[in-house]
Amino acid sequence: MKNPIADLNKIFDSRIRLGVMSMLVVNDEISFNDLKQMLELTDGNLASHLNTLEQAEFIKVHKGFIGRKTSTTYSITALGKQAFKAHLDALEKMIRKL
Amino acid sequence: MKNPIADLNKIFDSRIRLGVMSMLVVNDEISFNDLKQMLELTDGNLASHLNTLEQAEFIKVHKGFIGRKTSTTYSITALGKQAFKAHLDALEKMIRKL
DNA sequence: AAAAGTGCTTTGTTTTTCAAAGTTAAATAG
DNA sequence: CTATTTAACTTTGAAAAACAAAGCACTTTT
Repeated sequence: MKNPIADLNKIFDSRIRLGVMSMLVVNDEISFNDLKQMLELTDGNLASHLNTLEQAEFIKVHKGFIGRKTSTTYSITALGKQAFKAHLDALEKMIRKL
Repeated sequence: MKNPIADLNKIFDSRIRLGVMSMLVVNDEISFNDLKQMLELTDGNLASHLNTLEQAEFIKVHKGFIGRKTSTTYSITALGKQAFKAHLDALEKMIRKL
């Protein structure tokens, strides 16, 4: 037997970062505000988790406009998709025994 | 759309507690030592996570003997099984979109 | 001009994690 | 029979992470 948790990615230990990634996997782009409302977070809390994901290069920011109003959106990167998938595979392997 | 992380159990945010539960789901009883070696943890760290799971009544302790040597083993409770399953269902629901 | 919204950053508190060392009791080695 | 080792903890303390609240720059709406 081998350590069942060794292949889990530490970045995805956080429910919030898991939630962000799971949303970005199915939506090409999501705004800061939508993430905030969906996950029911304060600005600061969300911003810092997004920062962590950005540092890891798992997500990308796009600063743009909707009309003339600023709008920041986020999208998943190829690396992020890969890391997220690897994490889910590790999770699945861990619990497949069920 | 609703908050995708609302149904995740906070207790299982920890990779270690996840690992313990996943091991106890497939093994009726596991010793402290086996858990420690499998998950590569220090005594104190493992003990405190086991404590958290015990407080939640997700696992049960059995103090017994192997010959005349003490041996502490842990097993999952019905409540623990249920909570773990609910967590996995929530996880699956969250990522099934993939 | 005032109020409100967007997307942050900063600050400080609370919570969580974890390692290290100490502890008790039994087992084994010398 | 004394010394060391092992099992399973508890306690202590430090480091890291999570989080809320407030502040801020800029813009839009009223």
